[in-house]
Amino acid sequence: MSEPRKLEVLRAIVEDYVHSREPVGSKALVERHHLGVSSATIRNDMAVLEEEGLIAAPHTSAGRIPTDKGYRLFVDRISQVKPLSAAERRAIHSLLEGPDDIDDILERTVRLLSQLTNQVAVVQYPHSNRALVRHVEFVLLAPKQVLVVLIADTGSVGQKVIDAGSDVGNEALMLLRSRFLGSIAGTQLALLPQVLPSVVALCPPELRSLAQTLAQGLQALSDTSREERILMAGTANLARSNVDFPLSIGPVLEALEEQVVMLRLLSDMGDDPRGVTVSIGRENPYDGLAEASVVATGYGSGAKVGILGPTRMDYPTTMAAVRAVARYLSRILGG
Amino acid sequence: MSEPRKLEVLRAIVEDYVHSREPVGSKALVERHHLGVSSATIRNDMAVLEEEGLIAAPHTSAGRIPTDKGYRLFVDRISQVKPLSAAERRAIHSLLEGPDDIDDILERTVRLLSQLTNQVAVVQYPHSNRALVRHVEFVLLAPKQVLVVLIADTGSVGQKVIDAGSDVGNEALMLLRSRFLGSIAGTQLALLPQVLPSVVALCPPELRSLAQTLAQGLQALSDTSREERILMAGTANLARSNVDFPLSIGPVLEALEEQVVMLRLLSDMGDDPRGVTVSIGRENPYDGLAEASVVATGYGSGAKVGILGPTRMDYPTTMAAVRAVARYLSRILGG
DNA sequence: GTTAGCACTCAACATGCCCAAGTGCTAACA
DNA sequence: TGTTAGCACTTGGGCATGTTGAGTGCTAAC
Repeated sequence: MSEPRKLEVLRAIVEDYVHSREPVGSKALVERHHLGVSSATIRNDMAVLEEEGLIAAPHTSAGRIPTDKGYRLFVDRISQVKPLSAAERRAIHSLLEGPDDIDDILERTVRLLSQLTNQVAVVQYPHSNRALVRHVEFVLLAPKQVLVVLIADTGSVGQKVIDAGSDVGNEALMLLRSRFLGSIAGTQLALLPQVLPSVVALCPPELRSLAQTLAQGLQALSDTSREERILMAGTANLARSNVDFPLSIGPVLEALEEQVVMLRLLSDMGDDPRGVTVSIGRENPYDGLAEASVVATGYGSGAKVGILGPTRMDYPTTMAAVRAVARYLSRILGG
Repeated sequence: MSEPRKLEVLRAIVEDYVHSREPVGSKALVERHHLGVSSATIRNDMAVLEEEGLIAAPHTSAGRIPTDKGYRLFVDRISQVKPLSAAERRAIHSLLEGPDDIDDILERTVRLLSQLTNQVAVVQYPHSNRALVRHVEFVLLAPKQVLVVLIADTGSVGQKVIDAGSDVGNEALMLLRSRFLGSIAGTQLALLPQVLPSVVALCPPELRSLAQTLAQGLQALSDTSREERILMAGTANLARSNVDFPLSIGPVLEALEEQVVMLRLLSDMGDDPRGVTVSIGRENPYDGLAEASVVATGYGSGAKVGILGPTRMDYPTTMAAVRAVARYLSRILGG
């Protein structure tokens, strides 16, 4: 049998199965796709595909469904990115409008992406490695409680309440603020751990201990902004898309709730610079996602956006949406 | 038939049904609860209960299940709050430890509550009506972009990027900052809309326009902190608790994703000062929650904590957990 | 390499049957 | 008057059985 037709058959199977959610047989295949050969020939091809582990039959006399490996081949070699519709394009464009607040933008991004793809959308907060310290603020909340605020030039604001061991004077706090600010304004967040100790060392001895505590707070904040958070939307899509095909939704929800899991998942996916990366079924490092796929890509300076859905998803369209959204996101944040 | 026994029967039905998830019949009832009468008598009682709309039979020859109205009566008049186990008490206690950061606390609270109840836990950010302005910061991000930060004495930090029409000088910004700070420090957030215009009016004419823009930003922030957000955890419990009883989980997830819906839901629940409030099934204003109940109560200065789960839930235990968590939360935030 | 034909397999559906659980009612009882 | 025993009746669920149709794999011919 010819290699091109084999791939064509696999492609047809994947597309039909994604569409109908039912195992697809040889006869139906020749009817819906003009393959130019008879069902018997297709049957032979399918036998080969099955031997190669690209498709499988749920039971003896049913049609075939793609395996993880089959989807993989489909994604890697067969599928072509489907262009977005005008409406979708417009929807993404409108992301450009509105306030530049980063939380707002990300919020709207996940919503949009989940609507475009009908899947669960996930976005990682942008990396702030290159972010610079713009401002530092210490605010006395209670005699022994200080609110430490760290503002980066990206507009991201970190905050943390710290517990000074003993009473803190407002004047001392102001003094330390200007010291810190003077020393670290303009510094990269990532460099704070190296810079802060010397600032502390230069403080008057009686303030040394407080300065130390504050420095720890600041450092924790710079960690926090790097310890990326994620935002998601569209979990209801999970229930909808699985109404007649019970992917066990529980484990997936669990994974989604564990930010750590999602973060690892996203960052484990190599950042294919050409386009989006796809992780299919059991390729996922997390067991609960054995029947799910993740389609993601990087944006801005390396953070990820993507979606999570059942293995049986419309990859071309989904990949197109993810890629388009990521591009716009990069553009907005880059400007 | 005696009124007390009738209630006793209803109570037994509710408890058995919650436990077994199966319609409960007269015979099983007398076996598992020593009611002192025969099944025939129970049958008579059940007929009465059904007539009153407190229980219903899914089909002719099955046991009875409680109706929304039945649950309501159960909650209002029958159930007694179950004391928490030592382990649970300990778990809540450990909430007291750790950093005082409000985000952290709320985060841990929802997690704990969802674990205690095996339901979806929801917590509303504390009301900041009485919060006072502690600090104001304007940070120049780009020539025309200003980050406005508003810090309240509660430790809550609001931020927003605003777009000044034209280039902004850093000195002007600093000047305005001290003006604003001097005028509104210590003011209630809620009063900002009344105070801000006069501050703007007192600014030098050439800064008037910028001041106006900044004032709008501040005001929006004070609104934002009042426009309450919610935090939730345990959505995976939805899937788990409904594994054999398919409450359609989709609409519930949708409701949970719509913060607006959840906020309305929570605030619509009158704040019963004696304890927790329960909203059962179709009592909920949102259609998607027709098979769900919400158990919530206020904490601190009026914000809500609670859980959402299937109508068929263990109300006594759940109510106890919600109440206990709310109390501890009040204590932490109050201190 | 492709195709037609055919025997075979098996899930899904349908049918009929029985059983257990549960009800409602009636008549007797305390 | 409230409670109870007894009984006829209903009905969903389980089970065994039969039927159907989609789909396969194989073989022989083209």
